[in-house]
Amino acid sequence: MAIVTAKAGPKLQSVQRLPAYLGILRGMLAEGREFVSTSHLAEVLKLPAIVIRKDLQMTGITGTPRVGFDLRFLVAAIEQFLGWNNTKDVFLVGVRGFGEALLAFDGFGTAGMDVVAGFDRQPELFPGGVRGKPVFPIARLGELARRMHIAIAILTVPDTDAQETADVLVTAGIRAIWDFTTPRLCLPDDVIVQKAGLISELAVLSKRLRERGLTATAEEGNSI
Amino acid sequence: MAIVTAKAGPKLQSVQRLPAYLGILRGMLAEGREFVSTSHLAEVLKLPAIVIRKDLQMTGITGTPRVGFDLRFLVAAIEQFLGWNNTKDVFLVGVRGFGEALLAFDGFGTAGMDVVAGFDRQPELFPGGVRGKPVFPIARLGELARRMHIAIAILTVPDTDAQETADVLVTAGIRAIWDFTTPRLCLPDDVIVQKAGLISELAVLSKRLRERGLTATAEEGNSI
DNA sequence: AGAATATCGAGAAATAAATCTCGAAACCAG
DNA sequence: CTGGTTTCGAGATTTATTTCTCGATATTCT
Repeated sequence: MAIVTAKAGPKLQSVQRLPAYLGILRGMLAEGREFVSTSHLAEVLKLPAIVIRKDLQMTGITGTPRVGFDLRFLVAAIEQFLGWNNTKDVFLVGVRGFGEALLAFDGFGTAGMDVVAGFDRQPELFPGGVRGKPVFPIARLGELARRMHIAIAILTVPDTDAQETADVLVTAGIRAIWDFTTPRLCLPDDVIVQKAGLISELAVLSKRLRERGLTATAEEGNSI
Repeated sequence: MAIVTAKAGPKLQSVQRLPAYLGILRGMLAEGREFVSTSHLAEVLKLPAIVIRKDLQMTGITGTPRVGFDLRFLVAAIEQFLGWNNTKDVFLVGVRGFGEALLAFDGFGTAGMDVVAGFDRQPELFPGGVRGKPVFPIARLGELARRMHIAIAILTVPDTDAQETADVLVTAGIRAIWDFTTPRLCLPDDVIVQKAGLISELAVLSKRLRERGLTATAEEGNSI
């Protein structure tokens, strides 16, 4: 049985580092700076310069020796590479718990993403919306997605509803899902599913803690 | 200049997959199942069986041919490997916005983590606490961390306060930080800093979208 | 009891990623 | 105008990770 393992594009880690570069570079641009060298970036980011240079090569931009990169071009190149140059409206499905957390998150703007509406099984529980965003019943998702030309959804429903809701999203025309549920979704190959790694990150953190012997278990007598 | 690149332990990806296994396995255990084979897990998880077998080898557990793994031992082995077998109390610093929502997130329990208190620059804004958790001034963090034997903190303050707050955490005795801010923190080597990768994941998602030509930009006339 | 089959475990091969090395190009100083 | 210095860019090397192959072992069926 040949299970396709969702080939993880080229240089996953490099792509993941780009947003950090972008943040710094945007700041420099705002300060009126015009050029930046990878060696300078390396100091600010505390990363080896060679890593940064290789990462930037990926975006196709080219610098000039002894001068560095033109900041404006560099920022534009990264933004275009990531597709963060034009804003994408997205839906968020499941507004309780972690979904609400994401509605409150204001960091999507820098990534060219705007959460425009929430959806829930019981929208009547949120008559005034959540965090300033309107909440609709999931039944209306297809209609609204078509009308608003929305192709991306953030999935934050309980694990038990994950597959069922994902199916609804796909029939509603959603082409990419940022999935915060734990089960692995079964969807057509042409739908992009990006698993959120919050719990995975916790696993790495826990493991590193254990490796250093910092068990730090909750002990007796630790009442506030 | 030799910048240490925070060596990412052995088999990062394997560690990241373990929580998914654990979720499934716990469910099977609850259903009364006693044994499970990697081939069966592979079907459920839609992953190649060889991947799962190698990942499990990491935990040190051993299965028996033709039978599979003893579910109870397997779950226990993964939990111990990740350090999720005993609950760790943690603090959350910065209770507005995303921090507030994380306080409401109930998914930490499965990872052996319990957020017991919040801290904020202006705790007086939250007299009754937030989401059932008390909120203290950051000045009291050291005292409480000592008394409650707490070594882990979740950092969800605004980016501008990130470094300063992190320094406070370290002097307060915190040894591990799950960092949701964007700047790169400068801390002693013996403090574990785990960057939350929300934005990095968005980068990967955006990149995959762009590769498939799904620009899906916000177009005119998409009012709700 | 003996053959067939499913499954594990360990080492080897293949693949991908990170890092190093060196030649070339641009600025600066004299 | 020439030599020194900084920085880029491309290929090569090293390292890490994933995937494959094969022998061993326990169950099941005849």
